[in-house]
Amino acid sequence: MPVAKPESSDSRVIAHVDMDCFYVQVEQRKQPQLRGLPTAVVQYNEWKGGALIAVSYEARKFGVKRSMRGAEAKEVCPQIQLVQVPVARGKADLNGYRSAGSEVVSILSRRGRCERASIDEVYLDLTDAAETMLAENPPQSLEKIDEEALKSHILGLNNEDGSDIKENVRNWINRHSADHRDKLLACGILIVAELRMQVLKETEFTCSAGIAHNKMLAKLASGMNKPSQQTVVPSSSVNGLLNTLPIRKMKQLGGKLGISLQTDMGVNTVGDLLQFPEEKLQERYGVNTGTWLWNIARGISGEAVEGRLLPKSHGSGKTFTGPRALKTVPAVQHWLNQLCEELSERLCSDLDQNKRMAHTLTLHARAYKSSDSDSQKKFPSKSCPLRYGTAKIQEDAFNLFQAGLREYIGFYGVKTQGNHYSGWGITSLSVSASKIVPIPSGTCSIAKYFHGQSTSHFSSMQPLDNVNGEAMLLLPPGVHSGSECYSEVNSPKAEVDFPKEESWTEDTVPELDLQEQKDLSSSLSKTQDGFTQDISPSLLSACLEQSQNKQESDITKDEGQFKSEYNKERKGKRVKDKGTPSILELFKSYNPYPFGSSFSQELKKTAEGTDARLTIGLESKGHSLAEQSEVGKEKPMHCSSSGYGRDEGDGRREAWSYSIDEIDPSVIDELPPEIQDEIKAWVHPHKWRPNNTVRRGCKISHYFSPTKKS
DNA sequence: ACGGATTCCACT
DNA sequence: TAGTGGAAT
Repeated sequence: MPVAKPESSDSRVIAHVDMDCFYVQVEQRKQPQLRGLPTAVVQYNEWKGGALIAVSYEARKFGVKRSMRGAEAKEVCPQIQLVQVPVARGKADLNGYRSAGSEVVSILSRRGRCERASIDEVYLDLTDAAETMLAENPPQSLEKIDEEALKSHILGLNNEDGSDIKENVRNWINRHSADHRDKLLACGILIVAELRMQVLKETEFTCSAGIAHNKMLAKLASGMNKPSQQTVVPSSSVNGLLNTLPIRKMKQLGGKLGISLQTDMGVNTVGDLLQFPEEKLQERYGVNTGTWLWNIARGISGEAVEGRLLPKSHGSGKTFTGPRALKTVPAVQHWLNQLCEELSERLCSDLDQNKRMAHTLTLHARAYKSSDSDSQKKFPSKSCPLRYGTAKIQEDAFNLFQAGLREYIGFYGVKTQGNHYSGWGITSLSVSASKIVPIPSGTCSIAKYFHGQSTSHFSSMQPLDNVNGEAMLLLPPGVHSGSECYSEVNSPKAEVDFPKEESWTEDTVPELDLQEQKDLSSSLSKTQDGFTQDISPSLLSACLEQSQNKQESDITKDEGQFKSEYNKERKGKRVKDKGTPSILELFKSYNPYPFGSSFSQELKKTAEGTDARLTIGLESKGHSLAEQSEVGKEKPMHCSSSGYGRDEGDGRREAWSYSIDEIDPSVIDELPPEIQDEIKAWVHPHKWRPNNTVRRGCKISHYFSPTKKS
């Protein structure tokens, strides 16, 4: 549900950039002879010519629409060029579009904070760039203004007949009488025009953009003049724009909420909302949504542009419509294997290119039950800790499926051991990987990473007898062997029967020293289902070695991808740990350290400088922390949300930053002073939060106050 | 018999 | 937490 983010006198410069019929452009770049022709991208050609998922503007002129079948498109536009989405493993393969999207993001992120909103859309916060330009190089001082900027559409700028539109635009941009906010937008126009030209030059893709004082308005504007144009919303034109705007056109109101607004409240345009007092809206839709509605009616939206260039999850799915529904367990297993293969491959690339690992595997399915009354019943989604390696993902996903299936058919159906039709059919399957966090580098993050993510590392950190035996077993195939990350295939195909519960619980738990078990078993890794995360440090090292070999030269480049990545804090939660193993021990155990140049140097420096103090006893530290935590619940969370932070604003480089509220204060206190300072500097001083969310402000200052932990 | 395939978010 | 539901492209 939408959530209000209050703002007051919002003088940000926000742009929303939207690629024009992106998939079509990607295909046209591959096949330049298609340029300028009516073209559509279609998937699954077998049935009625497949479904259209992207339509070029030339084709739209003929009335070709998305959600048409290929055959229909041919009827209204016989010349239309239909290009199929690439297929891999029997399913649509969108990787080409994903990487094309990344090309664009890497260009658009040059001038300010950039948020990848979807595969073909980004938001930019250009406030700083605009302020700088205004101070150093204001539009008025420019003798020449980009042709592209002059083609901008400025809402509310009346073009009298006979007047030269571009001249009007030029005048608006150069206007001396403009207030500060309009001048900022004028700078935004120039910056965005330049960015769009760079995108075109470097990728051959055109895009459209909206420029305004907040995300909502920028998004609205980007869609107003397409393709390959940009639209500006000066604040003086906001009311006029929203007054007559159909309510359903607003982002978030295209669904049930919008319908309810229309039918229950008689609200047909955003302007209609103005007559309702905030309390009334809250009454009807709850405080958050109510306030949000009240705000958007006035063009107010305080949502920040998150600095996030990479997706937060990866998924691979497929639907099996009608007669193609999957009716046997082996059929499901086959497709799950395909989906998991793709997912694993993408996780591997992500690890490789972005140094991130996912921590949760989720299976979604849709099913029907012909027999029973409650054929409406939803197939439950299930998740578990994600283990790297294709075979492991396949195995886990299959187990998740069977767990879901048992619930879905509700016992008794268990008789039909697998291959027989038992009245159910799977109409869609998907696997996804989420909770993707950067692989930590630097001091406490390492320790925290291991501590939070793995039980097995404790055993492998112990006397050597454990290391070889266990850690090797835990290595996903294809990882420790270096480069064959992608070659991993096939899970055992035999097990079609419902597995006995135990098969994926107890026996996957690595053995722990008794003392360690006592210390940790309650708090680490073991989930309700008895799943165990078995990423060991050796696994981590192996993965990194492998990726480093491949990507060594790319490390610095890749770091750029991480500006501000994962600076988003986890709401109101704070990590509680039971203790932090010595970083030095980790160092000793994993040598040579597999990180790339800058990391390891930083790390070594830190380690040397803090020799004694870094040896933090598990017990004592655990205690002091336990006492400290306000909430009694001893449930350490996974260490999540750390990231490279080359902060756009201050130009800091190659630093890993934790989300503020996840930094374990006692660990920070153990660090050398200069590191402490750096971490404190990572605290982003001001960030607007929704009025409903309890903020961390006081907590943080508490954490960083001079309280002594030891 | 759902336009798919994704991704993200908020709520519980 | 894990799981559900809604929304958007």
